[in-house]
Amino acid sequence: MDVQFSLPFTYDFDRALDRLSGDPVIAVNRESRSVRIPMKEGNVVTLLGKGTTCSPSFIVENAVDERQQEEIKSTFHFDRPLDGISAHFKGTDLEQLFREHEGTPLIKSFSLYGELMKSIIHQQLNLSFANTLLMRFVESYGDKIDGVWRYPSPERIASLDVTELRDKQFSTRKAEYVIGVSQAISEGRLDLEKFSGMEDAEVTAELITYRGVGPWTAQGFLMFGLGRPNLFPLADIGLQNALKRIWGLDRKPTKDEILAHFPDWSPYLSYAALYLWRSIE
DNA sequence: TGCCAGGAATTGC
DNA sequence: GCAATTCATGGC
Repeated sequence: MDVQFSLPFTYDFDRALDRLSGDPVIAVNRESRSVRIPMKEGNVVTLLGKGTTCSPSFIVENAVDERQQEEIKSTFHFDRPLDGISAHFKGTDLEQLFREHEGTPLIKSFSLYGELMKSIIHQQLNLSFANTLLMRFVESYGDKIDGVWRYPSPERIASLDVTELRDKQFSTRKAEYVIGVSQAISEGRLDLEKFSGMEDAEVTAELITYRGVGPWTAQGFLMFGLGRPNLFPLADIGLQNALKRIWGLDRKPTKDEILAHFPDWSPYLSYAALYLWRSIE
């Protein structure tokens, strides 16, 4: 079933696609302004952008039911306006940043497990190499259905030996992290789905008990996996560099210098982080 | 070539 | 408890 709808607020779909294009796993087509989304139920939904930033409209193709359509709307931030968030930053030091990236949504990843694996794989690696490793991970153990890659099952990764991932240029530690977390999920000790009903702090507290998952990874999971609006990974080198540039410093800002701005930016820290990342990409 | 990268675990005091 | 160190590998 296909459905067409429009949004009553500013939404820049081209910028959304821009960011999605940075993820090698996601099937973005810039020419047709579309993205193909592998759904948990096995089908692939196509989302097409039709309108303009000021008058955005979309077509959702091939959703199996209304619930899937609603999930797409939630995933792509169609269910809540961006204007109020942008307005919140008027008068702050990030006002100009929010003007430059007006209408850029915080899009949730299509798979909670995939987001966690991606986050671990990206730890402490330059984006270029991290994306190479990520794509190698997906192409080796995931499935390509209707031309769209989907992340492997936790069970598949849980069964791997460290040496297999080492052969694909994972470090020993990174291989241990990825396999260990996958084992926890496949054995039922770790349930990612239940986190959607929990507070940020509770989710973080539980996630960081797993080896290889620290604060940065937990915060990324909350932000991009669950779409939570108020996280800012202090440990992130990219954010530190972005703030260094915006604030005109000759060094990276300290943790306390960043923390001092949290009262101004809350409760939308995630959007500040997202736009700061965009500013250096 | 050496430092760095959208960190985390481990060690040392 | 907190900081310094180690881990690993490609990118630039």
